[in-house]
Amino acid sequence: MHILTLLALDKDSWLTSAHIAGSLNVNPVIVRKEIMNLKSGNLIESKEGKNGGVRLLKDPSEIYLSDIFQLVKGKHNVLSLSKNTPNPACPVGRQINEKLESVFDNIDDAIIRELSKQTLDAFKNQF
Amino acid sequence: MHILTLLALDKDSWLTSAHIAGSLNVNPVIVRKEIMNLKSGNLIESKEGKNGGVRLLKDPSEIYLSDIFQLVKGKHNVLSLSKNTPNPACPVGRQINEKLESVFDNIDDAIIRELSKQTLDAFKNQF
DNA sequence: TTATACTGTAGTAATTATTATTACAGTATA
DNA sequence: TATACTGTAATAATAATTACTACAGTATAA
Repeated sequence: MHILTLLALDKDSWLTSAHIAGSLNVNPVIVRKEIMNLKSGNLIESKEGKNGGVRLLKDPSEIYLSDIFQLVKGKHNVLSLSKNTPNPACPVGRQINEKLESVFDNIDDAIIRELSKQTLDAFKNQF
Repeated sequence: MHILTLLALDKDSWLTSAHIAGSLNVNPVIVRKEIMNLKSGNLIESKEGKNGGVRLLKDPSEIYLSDIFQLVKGKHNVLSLSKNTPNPACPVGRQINEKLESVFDNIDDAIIRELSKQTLDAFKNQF
């Protein structure tokens, strides 16, 4: 969100990972990694070489926060357990993960519904 | 959820932390710590000493998944950044946290609305 | 009244996940 | 051809989570 906000506020410039990293106060390599992710979702484009950098591929008014959420959350649900290996000899332990996944799917859907109400343009206009 | 499901399925027994830990496949101390949390929300009660353990304080049909969510998530929003210290010299960096918190508040509210549709009783009946 | 089987809790170790750092090949620009 | 970028890998440092050990306190039952 922070990266995309900077890009939305400076829509026609190629921002460098160093510049963005300065605002986030993190290492530029971390920014470049997230940039690869945002590129994979066709939200931004990047240019190598001197005077290169990153910029938005779409108008901020066409980017919904739900789009960003779905891209950034990856394949795992927001509430999914990073590691959960319950006892398969227990009827509950054997099935708890799939039952919870179902609840977690519902949660992610609810989040997407909520975030589809707001665009990146509306968000960036707060600054 | 796993702990409460076990308690809901065995509503009149005092389950021990060792028994619960066996189903979760985690250390009993971890279970006891979470039990302290569930007690603080008045969802369960515990009994010390021999033949002690834990049991539900309410009927599963009166416990909504949203109640559990609000208790377990603690004071932080689900999507809150554990550590985020952006550059205060940047107009975006200076305000991004508060603006994101507002979005995260909306997300948590959406989750609560979703989870208030289901009770622990309905969840436990899947097993 | 005493052995037993629990909870509650502190302290520390181990593990896992995240972020930072260093390095450098590749590329576009001036 | 020097420069300033991206893209990416490898490794180190840090932070967060979970496990483990230990034991004081407490209720039960023989």
